Amino acid sequence: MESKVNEILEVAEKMARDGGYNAFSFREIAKAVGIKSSSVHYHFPTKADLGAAVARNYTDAFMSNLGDVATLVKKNKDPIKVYVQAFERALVKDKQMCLCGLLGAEISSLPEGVVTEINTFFKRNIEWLTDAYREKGSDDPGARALQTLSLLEGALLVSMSLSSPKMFDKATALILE
Amino acid sequence: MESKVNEILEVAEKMARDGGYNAFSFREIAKAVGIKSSSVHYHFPTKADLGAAVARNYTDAFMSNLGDVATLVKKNKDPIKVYVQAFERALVKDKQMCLCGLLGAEISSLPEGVVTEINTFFKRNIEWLTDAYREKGSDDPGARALQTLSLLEGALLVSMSLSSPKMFDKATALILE
DNA sequence: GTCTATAATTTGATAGAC
DNA sequence: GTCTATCAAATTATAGAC
Repeated sequence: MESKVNEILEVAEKMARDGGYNAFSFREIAKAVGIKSSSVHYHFPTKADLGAAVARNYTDAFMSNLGDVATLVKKNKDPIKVYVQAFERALVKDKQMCLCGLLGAEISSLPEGVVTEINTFFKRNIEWLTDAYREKGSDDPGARALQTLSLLEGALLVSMSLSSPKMFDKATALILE
Repeated sequence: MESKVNEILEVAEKMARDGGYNAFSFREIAKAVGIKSSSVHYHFPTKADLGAAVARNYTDAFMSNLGDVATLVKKNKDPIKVYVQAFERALVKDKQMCLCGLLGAEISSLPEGVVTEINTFFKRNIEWLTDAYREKGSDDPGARALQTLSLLEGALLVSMSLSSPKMFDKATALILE
């Protein structure tokens, strides 16, 4: 069995990936993990604290799942292919948005601590992709990284909205050319 | 002076484009337009009604601002350039998300009537872009339309998140090649 | 169309016992 | 760490007067 903190983070992430920052509450989380809301407050004093922790947790898991660019290259795996598959998993397996994509869309209304974590997610992803494109010998790795990240976040958003996984493949096909 | 209904829709749209479906409330809207919340309910009985109306209003204004593909071509204007500029305006002038991009990210938690309107927004935009690319003689106009729409929604999301309008231009540069 | 008044529910948060 | 109890505020929504 996991620690209660991890259970809270997991449940909160699932709720947030459906409807954003206002889609998870102390009471709903507490009910889901079998404790009281005051106990959730014990672990995360304010909602901003909880929101920031959820985003940080998501980012760490996401990057750790990707693995290291250099390691992937050594194993003869295409990092870009691996990256696209990470987004495809959100759509097909989880059937949920990218947490930081959704919270990023709501950024103007979020507390400072959460904003910082969303920024970190995007910065780390742009770095990772820039490395990957540099490794491939691209002309402008930084620009390519931004294009790929944007296209994937957007394709996930559009295909989730229209409940059409096929659209995701169509929209992202040119990344894998 | 505008009608009260239009004032309500305008104010609600602005709020929703900052933080999504939960970022506007009957009371806040009422305060902003100088009436009471029960009067807002008179015009829009439920929040789902209001949300759907805001989305429909946004879509109509967005498409009407784009204009007709055939007309643009006749005026020697590149429809794709016009389309990119529509998204750039959201970022630079409004400094806000695309309403339907934001609500699309929250789609799993929204009431049915709102979902329908978000779907309409995306379908109409894909149609418009498909027309534009067909006019240009593209190989696969439908796929190109999806790519452009996704890239723009994603680029807007990412550059809003990182408060970096420059990233938007970098990410969307390849659309205009 | 707009108002007052109010109901029912949910929310984030705290005090204090165990 | 978790509980009970509670608070103040905000939310959607309705009834009925003007």
